[in-house]
Amino acid sequence: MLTSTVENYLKALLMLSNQGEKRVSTGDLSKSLGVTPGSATSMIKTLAEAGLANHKSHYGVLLTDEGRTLAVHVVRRHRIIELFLVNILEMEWDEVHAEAEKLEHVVSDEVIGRMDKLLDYPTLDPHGDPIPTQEGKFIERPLHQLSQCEEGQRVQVARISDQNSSFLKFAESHGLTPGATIEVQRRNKNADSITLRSSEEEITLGFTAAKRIEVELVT
Amino acid sequence: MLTSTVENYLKALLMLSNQGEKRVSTGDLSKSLGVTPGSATSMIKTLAEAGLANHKSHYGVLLTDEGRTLAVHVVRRHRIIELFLVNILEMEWDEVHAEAEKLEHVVSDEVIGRMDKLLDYPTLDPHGDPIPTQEGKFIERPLHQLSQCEEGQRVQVARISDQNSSFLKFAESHGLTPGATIEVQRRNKNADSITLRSSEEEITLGFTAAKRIEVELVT
DNA sequence: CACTCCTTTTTGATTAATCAAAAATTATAC
DNA sequence: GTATAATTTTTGATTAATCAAAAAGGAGTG
Repeated sequence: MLTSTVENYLKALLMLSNQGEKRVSTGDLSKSLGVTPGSATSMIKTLAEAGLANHKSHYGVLLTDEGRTLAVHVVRRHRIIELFLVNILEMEWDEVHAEAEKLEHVVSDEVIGRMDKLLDYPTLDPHGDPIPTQEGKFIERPLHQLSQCEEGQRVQVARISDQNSSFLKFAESHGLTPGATIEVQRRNKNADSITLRSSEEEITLGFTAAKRIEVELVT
Repeated sequence: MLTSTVENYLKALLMLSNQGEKRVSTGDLSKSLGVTPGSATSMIKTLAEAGLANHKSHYGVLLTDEGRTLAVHVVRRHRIIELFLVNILEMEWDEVHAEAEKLEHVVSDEVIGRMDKLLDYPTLDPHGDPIPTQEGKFIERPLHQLSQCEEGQRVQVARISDQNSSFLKFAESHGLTPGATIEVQRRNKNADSITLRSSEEEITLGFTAAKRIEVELVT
């Protein structure tokens, strides 16, 4: 069986490589996991020896098919757990990420299967991230970053790509949760800001924040 | 934060000492955890240094109040998780012990609190073991071992004190689950066996098995 | 009291994961 | 195209948990 640490490295590699296509540098990997570069190098070696990643010295790492499959299943467990915590245990959406981060390494397939059933085979987690299928397929939607939207455009919030608890609390407090419909009021490239109107409120975000909110266009 | 290993040693000490009263030998501890005596000795040292247990060389270990409190909370987490897995996720009662054994070390108090609420503040787990209160109190019932019951006695199954999956499966298949009412048909000390009648069935158990079934007397 | 037996402790090694700091390698700049 | 900067790898140490095997300690018997 894989250790939690190995699973975390696999998950980080999957994320950093855009679903396992692009080579990942030791530096990016170590930063994303909060370890020193030396630690990352030695784990990369371990993963390569276990056949979970390919590595050419100084030229980055890439998951093998086997490594990728394992990583996708960790992500699947993580997202099902997040949705379970929100929908069944009624936890706040800003606290479930940290909890799922621990649970994803110990929960059995049996339990994941039962949660999946109880949740009626969901495809999205509470933040709008896709839940990979049991066969390991990601169903990605064609989304746009809110920061790129034009003035006057009506859009529907689809995904918040930032798990930071305080950002999530902020977004929720202004109605920026998946499913919410908003209109782009003003967009000022020089001011680096975008102004939105939701059902009851008007709010202005900087592009950096608006980039983390992904939307679907409403015709 | 405590490691899973430390929590497992604390839990084992609590169990082996009858709620933290009786000194526990290194040998018993190591057997109960499936480690060598040397491993137990070194962990005992660690626990003593952390103020979680008292230890006099060659004379056994005993939890301190702090160690006992921590151990009771691990047991509380374990039993709430077991009941949750059975009642909410509809798992079989013989598979939840192993699952809870892993989850008990990573689930937050927040999640335990929500499970507790969803289960409506239960006092017993699926095997009839008491769930300690949040304040760390065990509410033990005065139970009898089925092996000790007299002929003709009507009793109600209250607790199965064996987590072995195959024993639990066996017990369930003969209706020996908490709440079931049975009558002691015959008791033969020389044959080391006891014969029971449940609503529909008659079954004979050896004393060793019957000892693991705890009952309440029905007047 | 001495001798054996059983239990406990100690010792020395191993594994997984980490870090700090040195060494090696690649990339960039002029 | 060499010097400097940045990144990556290596080296050596540390921590938690374990084991096997040797050493030490206590108990019971005669």
